[in-house]
Amino acid sequence: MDDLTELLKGVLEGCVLHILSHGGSYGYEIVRSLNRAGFTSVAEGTVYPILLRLENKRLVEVARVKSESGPPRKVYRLNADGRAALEAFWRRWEFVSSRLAIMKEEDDV
Amino acid sequence: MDDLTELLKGVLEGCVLHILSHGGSYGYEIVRSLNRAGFTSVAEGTVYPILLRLENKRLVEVARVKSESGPPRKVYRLNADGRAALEAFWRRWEFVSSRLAIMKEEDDV
DNA sequence: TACTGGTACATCGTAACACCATGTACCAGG
DNA sequence: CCTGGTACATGGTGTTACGATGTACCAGTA
Repeated sequence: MDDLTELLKGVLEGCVLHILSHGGSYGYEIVRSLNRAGFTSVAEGTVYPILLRLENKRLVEVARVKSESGPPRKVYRLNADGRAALEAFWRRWEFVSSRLAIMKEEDDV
Repeated sequence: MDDLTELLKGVLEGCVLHILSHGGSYGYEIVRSLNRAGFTSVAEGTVYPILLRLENKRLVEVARVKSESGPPRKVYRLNADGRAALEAFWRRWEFVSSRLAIMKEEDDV
């Protein structure tokens, strides 16, 4: 697929919030989740800064958890503010998405 | 509406391509078009740089046209590369949009 | 004449974001 | 011992939207 970089601005943070809303997860695993979700070229260097941002904005709780294989994990979990941020994200996304859908239909019809 | 800045990254350029695909238009009018399309807070300081970018990428043809009221307009028109860029944009958008739709459905159901 | 307001374009600086490259470190298996 | 998978962190780069600001054209009007 083409370069999605610009279209993913703001979207990936929402996706991470979404993934975390299903229960705790950690950076390395989130990368895999995003890859499975279709964003195949999203890598660690993209996800870790997002997680740090969420932490600084106090949208997540963090816990260090020992791993069976490898270094300890930083397991993130949404708090109330995080859930609110996720809802706000979906609202914004829905807004933009619907406007573009209208634009696109204009021609397709 | 909330701040859509990040979500509009990459999107506005696509919208401008879309608007231009309906025939020639110029900066000041494009701002109005975007506002009518729901992007109410998009202003000139956002649109003019986009138009300059399209011009530099050779996706548009430019013509100076006298205005009945005010300074002359720079009327932009898509060329073949521009139409290809628009199609590529819709492909990328469709891709991202569909992935997020899948994510969102997961919970709503 | 002067002054206002709508039209129209241009640009500088800022902040935010995705991304790449790179580095560190833990651990198991061969 | 050493490779490869796991796991986190960061500095630098490029791209983008956006606010503020400036310039300029023109019509109406007081």
